Amino acid sequence: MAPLSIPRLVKTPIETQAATALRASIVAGDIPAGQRITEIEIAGQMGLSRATVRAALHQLAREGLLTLVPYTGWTVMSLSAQDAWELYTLRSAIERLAAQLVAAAIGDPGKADRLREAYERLVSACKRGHAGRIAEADFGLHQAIIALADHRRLTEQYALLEQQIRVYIRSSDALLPNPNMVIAQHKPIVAAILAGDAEEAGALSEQHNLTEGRRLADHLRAVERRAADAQQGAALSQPSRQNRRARA
Amino acid sequence: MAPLSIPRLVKTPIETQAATALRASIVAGDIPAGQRITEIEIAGQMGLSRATVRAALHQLAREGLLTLVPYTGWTVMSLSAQDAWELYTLRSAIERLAAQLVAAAIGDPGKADRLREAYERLVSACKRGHAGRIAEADFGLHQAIIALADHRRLTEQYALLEQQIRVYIRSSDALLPNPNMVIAQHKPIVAAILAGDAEEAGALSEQHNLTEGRRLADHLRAVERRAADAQQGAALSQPSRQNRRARA
DNA sequence: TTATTGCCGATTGTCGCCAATCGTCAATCA
DNA sequence: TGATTGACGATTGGCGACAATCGGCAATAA
Repeated sequence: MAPLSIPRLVKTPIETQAATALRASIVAGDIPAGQRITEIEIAGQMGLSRATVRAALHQLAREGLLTLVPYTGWTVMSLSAQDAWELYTLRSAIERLAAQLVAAAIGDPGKADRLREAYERLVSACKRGHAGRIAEADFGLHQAIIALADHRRLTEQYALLEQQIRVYIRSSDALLPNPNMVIAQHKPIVAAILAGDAEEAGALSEQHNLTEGRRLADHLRAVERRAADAQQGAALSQPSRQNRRARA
Repeated sequence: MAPLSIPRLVKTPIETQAATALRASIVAGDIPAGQRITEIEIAGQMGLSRATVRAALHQLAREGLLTLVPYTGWTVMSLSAQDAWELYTLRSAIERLAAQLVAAAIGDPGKADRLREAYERLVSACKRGHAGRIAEADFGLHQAIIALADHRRLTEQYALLEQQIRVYIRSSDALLPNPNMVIAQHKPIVAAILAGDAEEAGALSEQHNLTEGRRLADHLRAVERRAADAQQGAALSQPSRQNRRARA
């Protein structure tokens, strides 16, 4: 039979859809880091049974976005400086591999174009100067390199890290990007990949992530220290009390 | 109160225990790759409800050990040459990072000793010559390096990869290790880490995994080709039929 | 007054039931 | 005879109910 233009519709289980929706809420910051959530509450809001929501929550826990304390509750993960260090060192190692792979296979039809496109988007975003757009195009370029590596497990692993990094950036009010610096940092990486120089591409990519990560981790460490000092001062007068039931 | 010698017993949900048991069965090869399994069957064998088993199966699916076809069934993953390539390239990138981190922090108390211990175990296993023991000690050394990196996410990620690699090796009847070669490959890595040379340790570790991975992937590719040829010959006379209901 | 113990609400853990969907095979019709 | 369609068994998808466990509070006793 001739292939009519009937779309092949995807059959996504509700529990997967629930996981996707929750993930989006967390990554977007709608559900703040550290927030305590309950299965019943989510089930009620989404119009699903607890068991279904539960499966979705477990999935997000596996992705590192939630933590579950048995018989007690779920909590949206909140990231420490140590977490930031872990995220960026891992990301650096993975992107190094991706950059090497892409550089080695840059001859494949279309690959060079796709990479150039992503880079152009970043450049134009930087010229406009809108911080949010720049960050998004930045993520986009990195993601393009990952996708071009044609490596399923690497792609999945990277997606997990990226989610957590987004949460981290959102929750820590991270430093704004300097447009010119962003371009300067990414340009040589893209150039090395396009030139097919795997060694150089990998090294540059690794270095980029490590410096960026260190910068953010230092920032967060400073924030943590300030918070700890403030807490210490208030600790004697104000008894600590668990922050339960905070959502409307 | 004085800390009496009452053990702090762990409260593990049954679903986690079920996942652990199933994982062990799969990694050990008791449930062969490609095997089709059903929730009802597992639930019956373990004396649990389907919902509980289901949660465990989903966990293993997230770990990459099972695949779920909606409304149809669960299948133990079976690895292709492409999978082997993915596993070893990723492992190489992650172990490189781990080796660098450990080398940079080899001064921490106890670290050098723990590394030396793992290495000694590998050496003595090689001298005995028992293939299974050598492979186990090999995994043990790599695992020790990972653990010494003090990097939670790296450790978790590595555990996932190692599981899959074990399944792969088990299912592909991989080539036996040559005792002398095993020692020769690992000795310089350990030496570089102990010397605190992060750069060298990382490079050696990476190289070790890449060569090992290429060797195994090539082997598997050859097996695949043979299997494809054999299938082609039999395809005309023997109509393909799905292999359902195979367990006793 | 103060430390201990028992109680209670809240939340997750587990279970059995019914619905939705898949692959297969037989019944049907040109 | 051959292709299409309907029906059937098997399996996962989703749900509500009950059990286990947790944290905190109040009753109790020294």
